[in-house]
Amino acid sequence: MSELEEEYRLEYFEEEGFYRKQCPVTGVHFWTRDPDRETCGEPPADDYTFIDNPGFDEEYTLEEMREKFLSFFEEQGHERIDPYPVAANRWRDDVLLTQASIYDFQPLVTSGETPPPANPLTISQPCIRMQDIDNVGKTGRHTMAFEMMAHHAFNAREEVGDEYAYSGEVYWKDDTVRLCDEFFESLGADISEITYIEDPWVGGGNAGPAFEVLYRGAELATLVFMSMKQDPDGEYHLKDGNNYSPMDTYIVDTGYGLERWTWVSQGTPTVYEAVYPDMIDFLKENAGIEHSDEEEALIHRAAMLSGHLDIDEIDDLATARADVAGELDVDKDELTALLRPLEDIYAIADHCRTLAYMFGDGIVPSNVGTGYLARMVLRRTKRLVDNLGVDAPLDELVDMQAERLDYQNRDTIRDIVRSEERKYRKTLERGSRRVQQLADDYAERGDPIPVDELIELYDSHGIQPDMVQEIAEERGATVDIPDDFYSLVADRHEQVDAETVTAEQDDRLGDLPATDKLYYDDQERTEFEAVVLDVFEREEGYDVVLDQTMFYPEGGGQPADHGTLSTDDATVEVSDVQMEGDVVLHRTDDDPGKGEFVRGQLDVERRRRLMRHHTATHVIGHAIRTVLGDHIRQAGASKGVDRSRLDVSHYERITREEVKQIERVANEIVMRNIPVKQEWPDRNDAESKYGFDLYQGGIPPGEKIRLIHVGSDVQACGGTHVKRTGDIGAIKVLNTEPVQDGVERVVFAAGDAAIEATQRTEDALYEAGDVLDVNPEDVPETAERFFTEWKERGKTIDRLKTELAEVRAAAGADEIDIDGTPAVIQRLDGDADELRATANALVEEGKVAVLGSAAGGSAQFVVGVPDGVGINAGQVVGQLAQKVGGGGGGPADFAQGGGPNVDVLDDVLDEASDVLENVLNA
RNA sequence: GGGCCCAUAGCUCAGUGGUAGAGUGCCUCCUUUGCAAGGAGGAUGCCCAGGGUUCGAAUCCCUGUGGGUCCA
Repeated sequence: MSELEEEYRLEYFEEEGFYRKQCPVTGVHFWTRDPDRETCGEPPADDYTFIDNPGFDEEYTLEEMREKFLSFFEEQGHERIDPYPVAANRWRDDVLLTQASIYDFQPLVTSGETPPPANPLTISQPCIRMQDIDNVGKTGRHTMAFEMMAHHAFNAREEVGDEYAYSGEVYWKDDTVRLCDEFFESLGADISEITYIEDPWVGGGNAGPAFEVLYRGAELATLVFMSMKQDPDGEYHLKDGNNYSPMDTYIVDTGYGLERWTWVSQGTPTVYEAVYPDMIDFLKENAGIEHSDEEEALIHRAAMLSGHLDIDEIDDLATARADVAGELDVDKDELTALLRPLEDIYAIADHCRTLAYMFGDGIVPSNVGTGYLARMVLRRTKRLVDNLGVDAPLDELVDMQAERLDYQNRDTIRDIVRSEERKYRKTLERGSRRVQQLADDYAERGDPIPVDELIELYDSHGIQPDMVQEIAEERGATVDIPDDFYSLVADRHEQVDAETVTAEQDDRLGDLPATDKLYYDDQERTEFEAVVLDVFEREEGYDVVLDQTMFYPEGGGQPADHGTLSTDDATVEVSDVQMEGDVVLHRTDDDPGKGEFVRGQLDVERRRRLMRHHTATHVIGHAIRTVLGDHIRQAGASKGVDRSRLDVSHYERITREEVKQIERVANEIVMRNIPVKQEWPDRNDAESKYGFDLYQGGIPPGEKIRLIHVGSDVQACGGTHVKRTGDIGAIKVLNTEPVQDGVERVVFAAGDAAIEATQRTEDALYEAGDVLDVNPEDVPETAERFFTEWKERGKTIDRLKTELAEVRAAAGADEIDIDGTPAVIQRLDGDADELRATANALVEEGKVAVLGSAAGGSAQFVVGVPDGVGINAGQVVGQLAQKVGGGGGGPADFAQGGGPNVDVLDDVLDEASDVLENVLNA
């Protein structure tokens, strides 16, 4: 079967007298100590046999089991490592959430680029797997949030020497399996019941042999031996259809599900009861759920069969549920009615833990990234809580988990939950009003609500189709939700991805040595000497490579330095500086000459401004955190000469009062004139000392990283900084704006730029004061008075126009007689309002009104006709307007129009009586 | 990061290029004093901002601002 078969023949199995067998139900190969065993141990081959029949000596709580595991592996020579955040994007930029313990060490450690924090090590890593969301609560074993207990060993082949950050073999397959057996034994398990299923592992471009470890029907561990990488010419063809070849590094990657182990030790019907006993009791009581002994027994029997349920593997939960009911000999509706509320309770408990992890780790709800995932989980949880009829506020439920997980920012977590709940409630209110109107509409016409409307409601307004159905039914409208609703939504989003820009790489660059970066040695220096190693001619200008440089290349949100390079004969301007690999390219307007000796001179003023802004960015980030809370993270930054901007994660708009507070805190740091220090510590040391908040501005590569200290604020940063905070001069927030949901942009200026910005604002105020002829401080009050007065005058003018119109109408202009109806044809150079008012006044008197105006540079007509007169005002206007080169129209009793030819207005009005005659009774 | 939707009276929203509306709330008066009472009258507005198209824009187009929502 598997080409990896040889990989599974371990000496350890040999020594221990294991048998290799093939399961008649699932077809997989597995190893067991039990000569009589036939099946592999995994559902559907075997049911859960640990329920009400715990598999270990004692029952363990989650905390006890975690400690048991970690201390066991500590005793076996592993170093215990603190868990990483669940927001994996805090140390790597290729994934959003931590889904396994190995994520902590990808990609830099697994590739051998940086050493692991310890080797071998053990850890219990909180993880979130969103893909399990539909299974949660229903299968009895799936949780979205879980802790993966693990031990890892990082090995490198002896023959590759010290090419990698670790070398030699710590241990490999035999010891890994032995450790697993011994851990089982330490808990008092019957190791003859354990089966090791051969299950090659593939993921993320790597692969290797692996065992699934089964005990009494439960998969308790996965032992992965990561040893291959994807390679088209590789000798191993694996289940994902790709070829793989061996790597120089090989890594023991184990995963022991803490929740599963706890569950098996307790033998409760579901994993949830073992993990969340308090919360489940609370929810049951709150929702008023009680079971008779008989019902309780049924729940336990159903639980043993629930290993067969997995939304991913069975298409239809209802059918699977019916099968279970059949086997238990009960009515399936009865069973569903009994289990459904429990499933909701389980899901709520799990989701609340997920939310506690997310918000505890500083994720802020948003329309993008991890924030969006958090929002989805929160809304789903809210719906479950409401459906179940639990009246406890969601922030309290999440807080129960946050407290258990020992998060320090519980107030912020509750704040975020409340704020997000408020937003969701508003969305629902808006949504249901919308649906009600729509439903009334379609109910009246007797049509069903079309699918298009459903998609629109969901996609643009966030209203779930089942909510539409619910409201529609109340209103007597019908809805048909297609089975493939969500794929219809997906179709709507389908589009071609933006083409990826392929960067051109100049081959000659690869041969050049890394440029020596002088800008870190002395950030105050602005002159240096260097040798021109090479010059590349570009479409516009030249790229000059030096052996060393003071010029800072664009990076980390800091723009490039400008300046000059001079030989004895000539000076070239440097207008841009970029980093290609390790080589710094200076974009110049002329060729300084390869091999020349040059003097570099920075544009000092520009560099100083950039340095002030860069240090100010750290200071203001710290100030924002101080004012708004620890959840504040940098979501992007850009430094400039005149202004800089810092994007931070935050769940509400920043108020004016908060901005002032931020300015005060930031400038206090400036005034305290704190020294700004840099250091280059080892990456692991830095991480363990300061945590992942170091990586506010992105994740740098390499074994050593550069840290910038500004007082208590520490960040990994490659930019140039002033020596002391006092050198910043001043920090002024210019503006805050939402850049996306959950991310606020703070625009600010530092040093002279801050002064200039303040002066600009003051100038605007002074000018406004000049215009209003008042002191600057009186501008707001005066502006308000003027605005109010202006509005009142508008109303007065309207009233006067109406009065004027009545007077004009009563003044009795020349009237003609059209078929017994008096008509007034008059030129009156007013605006459209005046013409309308006058026409209305004439119509009130029973007269036909034809008014023309040349005001505003164009000819305009208004025609009014009293009730019961056989003249179509629209036609009259149409004909008149045509004569002035325009058009017009309106209802039969009142129309307006016009055209550009003002010159002929009088002539056209002269012809108006003829037009009226023509149109009469037409 | 991308898509879509929205912005009109204090609030909720109608308004398909031709005189800015409804419900609710508000003010005044009347009738009643049984809980979201009834009747009459009145005031509501830079129709988000700026440009464009047009004789004419709340309405169509572009840009911006603010809000919402879905997806990766």
